[in-house]
Amino acid sequence: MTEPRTPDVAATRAPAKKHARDGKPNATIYDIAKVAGVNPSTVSRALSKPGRVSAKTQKLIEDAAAELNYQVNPFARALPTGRTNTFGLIVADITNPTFFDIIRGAETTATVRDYTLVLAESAESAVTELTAARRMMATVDGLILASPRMDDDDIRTLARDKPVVVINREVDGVPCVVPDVNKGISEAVRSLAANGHTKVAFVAGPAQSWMSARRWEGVQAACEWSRLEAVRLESTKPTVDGGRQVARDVRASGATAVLTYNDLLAIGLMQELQAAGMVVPDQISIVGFDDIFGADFTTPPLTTVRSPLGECGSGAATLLLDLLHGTGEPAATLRVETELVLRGSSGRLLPEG
Amino acid sequence: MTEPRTPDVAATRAPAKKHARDGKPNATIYDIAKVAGVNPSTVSRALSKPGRVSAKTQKLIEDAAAELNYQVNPFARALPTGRTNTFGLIVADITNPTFFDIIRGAETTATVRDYTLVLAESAESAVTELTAARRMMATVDGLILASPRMDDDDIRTLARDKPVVVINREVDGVPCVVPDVNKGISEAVRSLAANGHTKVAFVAGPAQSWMSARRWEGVQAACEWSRLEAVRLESTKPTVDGGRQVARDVRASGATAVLTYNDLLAIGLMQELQAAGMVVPDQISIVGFDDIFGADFTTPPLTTVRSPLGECGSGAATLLLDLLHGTGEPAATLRVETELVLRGSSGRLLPEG
DNA sequence: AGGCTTTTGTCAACCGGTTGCCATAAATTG
DNA sequence: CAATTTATGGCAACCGGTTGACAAAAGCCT
Repeated sequence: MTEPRTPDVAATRAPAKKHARDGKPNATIYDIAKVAGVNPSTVSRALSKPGRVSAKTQKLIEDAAAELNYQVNPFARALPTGRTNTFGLIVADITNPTFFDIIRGAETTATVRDYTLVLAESAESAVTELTAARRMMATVDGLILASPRMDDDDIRTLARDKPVVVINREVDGVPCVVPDVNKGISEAVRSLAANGHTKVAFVAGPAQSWMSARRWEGVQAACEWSRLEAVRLESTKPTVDGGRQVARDVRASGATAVLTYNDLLAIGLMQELQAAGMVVPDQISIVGFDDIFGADFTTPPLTTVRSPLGECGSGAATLLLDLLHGTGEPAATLRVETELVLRGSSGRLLPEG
Repeated sequence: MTEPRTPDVAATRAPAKKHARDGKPNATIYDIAKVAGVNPSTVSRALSKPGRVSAKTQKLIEDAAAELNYQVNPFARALPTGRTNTFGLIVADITNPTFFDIIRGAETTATVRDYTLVLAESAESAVTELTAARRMMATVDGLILASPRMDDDDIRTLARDKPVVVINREVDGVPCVVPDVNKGISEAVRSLAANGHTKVAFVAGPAQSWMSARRWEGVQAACEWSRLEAVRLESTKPTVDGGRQVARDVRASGATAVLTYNDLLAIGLMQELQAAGMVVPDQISIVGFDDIFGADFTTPPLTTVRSPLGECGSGAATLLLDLLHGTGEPAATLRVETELVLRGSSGRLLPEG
């Protein structure tokens, strides 16, 4: 080594910035340029515009970069370009297991494509959600909204600024990933019909939930097809507790089989019915939706219409990344299949004993 | 030709940067300066250095900012300062419910303090974890490692660069948040002793798990104090499946009460034992750790030693934020209490029938 | 009033990449 | 071999804030 980087001034300067607490400052393209004997702009091109510089210089620069252990400064890059290699995911409730797999799916896909996932929670509030979304917009390249609570119009407004993908809801003009409930529901209802049930109750979710409406429609249609009677009951909230509270109405309805908006409701409902002495599935069949973590912890384990949540998350991420790099695709809705997961909470109705 | 660059071209400019797709470009401090009739640097100070400018100018600038709907550009700020108002959280497994509440706790605290949470998963691998951590280091102000798998030394190395807080493990010289297992464990063991149990098995977690070691120590100590016999069994992995697999060993051990490294093991174990015809808790008592989501879905619901996971998450975030702003605090370990949550899976041992 | 300290605002140099424009060198063509 | 096109590298402006140095203005004191 002929010269030790920078004379003796080097020892004095460097207040304490990029190299947070100790260590040497991170290498910059200027350092590389010096080592490789070229202009910084050439370094920039070599590192980000493939083919723009000659193979010889390319190699020279890459070697220097490797030697200096160079890493781009994401902020410096983001400033002029606006690109951040980051995208946001907003979920209604981090502790709702429905979102676990969505988060994981999105995170995994992001990491593979060299993106970073930024997470925010809306606490089930439309305004919090919009605030979080707005704040994120400034720092991400795109946004995924999982089961958003805000208005269609707000979503479209956001989508005009940066690519947005919606999960579990369909919004005109915005790319969406939605489970197609029909297959799973018809399997479920056919199974119930085959087991001798004639009256089915559906416990609905939140009034503003797009998904709840779809599921109710699906249940109605499938029941009609199988010539079963379908009744709709309302729940107070889509949680275990809400499930407990709706148990009274379920018994009063006279239905022998229940489908609930989601698994949490089903679990709460089953707990309450069992506590009241009813036997599942001998006296009543219970079917949930989603197949969340823990759905098989119950006794009997919960029959449920599974949505491939992980797939939704990774599908949304893929859609988003394609949108970001892609050729300005048509932004179609991505539909993923649902299927019945038959476990112990549904089955043949036993004659009154 | 004084300046060739951009005369009237200006009208044409604005390719499509900061104002991503449409709309007006975001306001900058230069715009504010123009409106308020001051220098941009004054604007900068007014907006970030309280007290540095006169009340009069302050108001002038704030009004202009409000009028223009100004929002700082995080990248422009990060570039010279290195501060990003962001911190990272790395968890071993996003779908492991243990982390759900940790994530939520951290996210909530972050949002309240006006920070953004960036999430990454290590897929239970020490190298993936270190890679993720390194990558994050460049873009965050600090890092939280939840149940990290990497070496103490790697953690300390990271901690030399930027503030790092560790959850669920103690690392010398690094601030940590750990549940203090003793209270919960002694409650659990006392309860078992009171119910006539004399031999207790502990199903251990991963060999490298710091927490597993602490829990085994706690169980040993508590059993000694209550004059119970304690045996240790190994599990293949800390999941429901691992719990099923260890059931054989549990039966062979002759213990009438089992504590498992975590709730997932307990749930799997209970499922397997029940499938083999054993009655819980009449023939065997089962106690888990953590009180994860779903621990009360089982029949009987799981007795468990609860760790306040949400508190761990928010505590770690608070510690980190204090570290970032604070006066260079001593970085002590934060201990949070555990407690026994008595449910149905543990109780009095029935005499053999 | 003159001298001295304290406020307050301005100037200009950064932070570290990106990119349009231009000049030169190299390659292609007539 | 001159003329023209193309490949390549350099120059310098720019993204939008931050901050040290400094000067003008204002306040304070005797």
